[in-house]
This record gives sequence, C-alpha cells and structure tokens, in this order.
Amino acid sequence: MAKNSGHWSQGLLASMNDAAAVVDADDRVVIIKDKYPKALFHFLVLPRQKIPNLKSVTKNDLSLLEHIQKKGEEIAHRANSELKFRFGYHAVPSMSHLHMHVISQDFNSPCLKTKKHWNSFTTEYFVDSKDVIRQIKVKGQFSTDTQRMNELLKSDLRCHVCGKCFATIPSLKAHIVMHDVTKLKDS
DNA sequence: GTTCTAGAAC
DNA sequence: GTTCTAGAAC
Repeated sequence: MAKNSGHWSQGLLASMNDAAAVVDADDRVVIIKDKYPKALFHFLVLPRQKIPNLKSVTKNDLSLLEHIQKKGEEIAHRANSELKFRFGYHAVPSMSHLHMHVISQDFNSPCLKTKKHWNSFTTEYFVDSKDVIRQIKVKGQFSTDTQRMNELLKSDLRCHVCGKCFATIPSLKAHIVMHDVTKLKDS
C-alpha cells in the first residue's frame, strides 16, 4: 500500500469501489452516495479517469465535464423529481479526486452541522457545473481565489431561500425546514 | 472530510 | 447549567 493511500483525503477512491456506496456507473463515471449527506439527497459524480481536482482540468476534459453534469441531472431526477437540486463543485475541496456534488436544496440532514458545511453549499464557494464548464471553455482552465473562498466559509449564516441571517446552526436549521423546496424547482 | 472537546456564548 | 462553536488531530 502506497504511503498516504489510507489518508482521509483519499476516501473517495475507496468509496468508488464500495458496492454499498455506488448508485450508478457507466464507462466514464461512477456515482456514489455522499457518506455524510448534507441534504435529503446528496450524491457525488466522479470520473473513472484519475483527475485530482478542477485545477488539472483542461479543454480536453470538456466532454467529460458535460457528461458528469448530465449523469448528475439524471440521478437527481430519478431520486426525486419534485425537489430543487444544484450541481456543482467546491472551489477548494477537502477530498482528492474530482467530484461534482448533486445536492437537493432542502439541506435537511443531521450531518449538516457546521458553518463551514452551510457556507460551502450556499455561497460562491459552491461553483455551479455550468459555470465551471463555461470558464474552461473561455479560459482553458479553472482558477479561484483560495483566500477569498476560505473567508466565505466564515460568512454569517444566511438562509439560501429568503436571505434571513441566523446566529447559530440550530436556529438556521429550524428555519429552513419551513421553506417548501419543492416549490423552488426551475427557479 | 470527521471526531473530539475546551471554553465561549447564552 | 446547557448549548454551541472552533481548532487540533503526530
């Protein structure tokens, strides 16, 4: 076993080979359930090709990125066609191996516990797949302001539906369950 | 990425 | 006294 292969940041590689985690796969991608889902439905779409992160993506990978998004939209619709979903990448991911999040916008999950969790899915730290693809098309590569992104994670807790601010995670969570996320579809 | 927990915040 | 957050993890 190579050094570091068992490190927590390599966990997605193990999950890709875990039959219990995999929900779908084809010749180019594997789709797994997030081990600690931050919403009712939370999947990760990973390319079989070993791409560490967005920084190593080039124009040669555009069709793969589009395939990843298409497969994500499919699994979301199959999981629940009523809920609003978002499809995108963390600007500064913790886990190695490129992965696109497919996450329903209820954020109703006991695994969502911290300000970092919340802000990583509701601020610009979450980059829509469409915007990643657009940037690769225009600039040929993905770039991000890491320092600014890490500051965004410390932003005040703000409801992603109505914009109201909250002092604590529990008060925010009590608030967001009152929004009917099925009504947000296509908004 | 999570777990654990000290001490801040209430 | 309890809730909640934030930083270390060798």
